[in-house]
Amino acid sequence: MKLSLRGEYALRALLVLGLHYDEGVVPIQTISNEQNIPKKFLEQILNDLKRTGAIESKRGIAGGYCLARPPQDVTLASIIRHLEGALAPVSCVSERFYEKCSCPDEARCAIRNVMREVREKVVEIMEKVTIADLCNRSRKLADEPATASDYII
Amino acid sequence: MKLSLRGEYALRALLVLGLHYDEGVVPIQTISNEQNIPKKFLEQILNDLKRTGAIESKRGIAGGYCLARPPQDVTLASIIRHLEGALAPVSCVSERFYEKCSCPDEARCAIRNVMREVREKVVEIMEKVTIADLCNRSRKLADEPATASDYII
DNA sequence: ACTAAAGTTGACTAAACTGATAGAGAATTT
DNA sequence: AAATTCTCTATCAGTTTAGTCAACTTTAGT
Repeated sequence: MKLSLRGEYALRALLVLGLHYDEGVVPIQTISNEQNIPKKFLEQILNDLKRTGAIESKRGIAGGYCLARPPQDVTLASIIRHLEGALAPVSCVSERFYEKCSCPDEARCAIRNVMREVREKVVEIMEKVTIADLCNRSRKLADEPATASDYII
Repeated sequence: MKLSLRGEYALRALLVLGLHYDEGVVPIQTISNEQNIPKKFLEQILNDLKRTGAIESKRGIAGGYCLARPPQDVTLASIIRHLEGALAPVSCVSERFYEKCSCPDEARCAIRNVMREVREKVVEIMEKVTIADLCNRSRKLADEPATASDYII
C-alpha cells in the first residue's frame, strides 16, 4: 500500500516548483538542497515529469525547471498515476490500469468489493488535492508552528 | 499504492476459511482450487498466516487449515499489516511502522499532511471490515447477480 | 504396520523493481 | 570560449515478488 520514494520525491519537487511558481525556473540544485533529494536521482524523476508534460525546463546557465501549468491545475492523482501507475490497491478495481485478476468470479468477489471502497476514498483525496493546495498547506504550516495535527497521532 | 498478489491471495484464502468456518479444517487443495491460487505458493502464505497467529492447522490425512479466531474478530487491517507492513502510503505517517523521512521539516510537510488523510481513510475501512464481513458480502453477492456496483465503474 | 494424504521446511530461481551513481553530451548565458 | 545547467544512456547492488522443488513429518484408515 505504499508510494515509492521516487513518487514522494516527485511530489516534493513539484511542491518546490509550486512555491516558486512566479519566479521563473528553479535549478535542480535548489530543489535537491531544499528537499534533501539526491541530485542525480532527482534528474531522472524530473525528466519523467517532463515527459509526462507536468513540468518544463530551460537549459543553460540560467536554466532550471518550472511547472508546465498553473499549480491549481495539477492534481496529485495525475502525478502519481503517471509515475507509479494505479491508485487502486488491486488492479481489478482500477479504472485506468484495470487488469483481470485470478479470482473465480470477479463480479462477485467480496474482496474486490472492499478494495473498490478503498480506491474510491484514495482517489477522492488525490483527485481533489492540487499542487496549489500543497503550497497553501505548506505556507500555513510554516506560519503556525507545530500543533494539533501533529499530536493527534 | 498496491497490495501484493501475496496479500491478495492471503485475503482470498481467509475468505474461504471464513466461509467454511464451522466445518472444521479445510485442506490447502480446496483453497487452491476454489481460488485459483498456486498451491505451493499458497503453502508459504498460509504458513505466514499461521506464524502470525491468524490461522491454525492440522496435519495428516484429514488435515487442513482453519481460522484461529472467529471470523468477526479478524480485521483486514491486522492481516495486511502482518503480511505487508504499513497501510500508510508513506512511512512517516504510519502509526506502527513509522520511519523518519528525508524531508527538511516533517512537522510542517504539506505532503505528509495529505498522506495522513489518505492513511486515515484507508485504515478506517480496513480496521472496520472483518473476515465475517467479507463472508457476508460474498454470500450476498452470490445471491443477487451482478448489478449496480459493477456498472458504476 | 503400511500407505496415502496432508501439512512443514528450507533452499532455490528468474524476473522485476528500487534507489541510486557515473559519464558523456547538448544548450544557453556571460 | 567557459561555465553552468539540463539530457540521455548505462550500470549496479540490493530487495522484493511470485513462484517451484524436493525432502521431510504427521495422521487416519485398512
